[in-house]
Amino acid sequence: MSAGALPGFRDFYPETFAQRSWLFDHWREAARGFGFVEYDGPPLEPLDLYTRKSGDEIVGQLYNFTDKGGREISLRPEMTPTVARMVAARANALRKPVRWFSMPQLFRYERQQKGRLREHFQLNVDIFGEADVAADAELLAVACTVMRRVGLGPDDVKARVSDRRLLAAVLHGLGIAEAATPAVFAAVDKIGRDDDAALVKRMRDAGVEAEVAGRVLDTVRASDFDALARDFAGNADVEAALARFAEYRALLDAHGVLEYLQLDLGIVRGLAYYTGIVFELFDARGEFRAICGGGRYDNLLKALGGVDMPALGFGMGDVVLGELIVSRLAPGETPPWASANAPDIWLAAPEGEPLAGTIRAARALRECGLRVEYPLRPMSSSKQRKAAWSSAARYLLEPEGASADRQYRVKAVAERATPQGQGLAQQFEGRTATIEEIVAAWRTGVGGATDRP
RNA sequence: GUGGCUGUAGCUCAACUGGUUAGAGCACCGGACUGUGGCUCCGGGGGUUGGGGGUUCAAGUCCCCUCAGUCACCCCA
Repeated sequence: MSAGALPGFRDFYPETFAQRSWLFDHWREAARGFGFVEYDGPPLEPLDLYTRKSGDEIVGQLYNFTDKGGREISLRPEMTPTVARMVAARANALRKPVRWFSMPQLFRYERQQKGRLREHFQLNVDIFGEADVAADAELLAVACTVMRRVGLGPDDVKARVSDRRLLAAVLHGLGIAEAATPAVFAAVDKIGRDDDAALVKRMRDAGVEAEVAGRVLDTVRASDFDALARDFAGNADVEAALARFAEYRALLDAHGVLEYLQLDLGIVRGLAYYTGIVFELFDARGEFRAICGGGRYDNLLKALGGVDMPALGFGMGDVVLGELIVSRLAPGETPPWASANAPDIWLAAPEGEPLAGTIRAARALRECGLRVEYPLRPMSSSKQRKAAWSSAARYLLEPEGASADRQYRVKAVAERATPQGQGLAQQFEGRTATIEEIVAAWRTGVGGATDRP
């Protein structure tokens, strides 16, 4: 216990690493499919990169310290300031719109709880330099495509989407003063966490009448697109926001991800810097924290780097998503990454012979891309068979005949014996083969190379 | 930073009201057997009962502190 990792940090044993690696592959391929390109920045940044954006109170959440040169620094808690700096530095030279993604490991200093550690990996996808709503749709489409790729459909995950401009227009339409808007936003953000009395009090303290506060709660809870259009007919700001949202929906339909969408004016996202459409992805049963959150933050680059460029992006953490994926596996179902670490071939070594011949055979197999394991010390054939089974290799090759004319019997290891996976074993069923024959058969695709994750 | 709950082998758990040398299954390692098969049988390594202190003739068990895990609050990138 005492020799474990630091609190909130994880050891990735090979089984766990396989899951992480599987998830990363899907993240990367989903983002690339939309033409996004990968970047990275330093895991350590000057402390003031974060205090400038979020104020000094953020330091309580940061994994910060003083380095040996006396610099105040922090492990990065988020990627946005870093990418904003990088984009701002080359703002004029970059082809627009900038579509970048990254998979940084992020850190924060706080007590861990369900779905939150002190360290996690996060897919960050951002678009810079595009104000059109098509960029908003593209962004959410990437997030939903990741969901689809990892096996989570619209019945498993919902994208709760709002638009801060729509909410602001609605609040204005309800007669709420400009000065009270931030407090009402804060109250709306707390819906579902605080009870109604506390929410109403929060708004009344900002000068909102109790009756209006009640209407705010009703309107947000309903989050009914058609009702908004009806109730606020003639309100130019609301109509403009609704029109934009209608186009957003049409584009998401074209992306094939409309089923994930759920209008929810209660999605505010605490950060002050969001300016437009914002969204969070949740599991449909409401068992977990948000899987993903993001939106449009058109003013942030100007505030941080002085470059005025519209921007939007999201972050998707590996912890909650991983927990959700595991929880959705059927009892006894093997996860998709289960066989990622298994060798293709367990190559049995003949008893009483030097290992060199086996190594040469293994080399021939490896040169065509196979993962090959064999015993590093003399072992009985029954022992080797057991080892092959427990390695979960796809095939077991057992030597027969004299070393001068070495033949192998090809056996499929049962658990992984998919119809494709048995190809080699079927090919050589009832007879033995030389390594050359096996290599040749593999090269023609008989072995089932496609089922490797 | 605050509060609740929980800490026994790698994992899941047992051990009467405080009483002998803290046990079992799985996993791991070794051996036997089977020689188209993951079986079965035998054996083995593994624990400062999270750590420290206290009460007691005697503590895994009771008390205090601490550390860790977990859940919630705060906060959310």
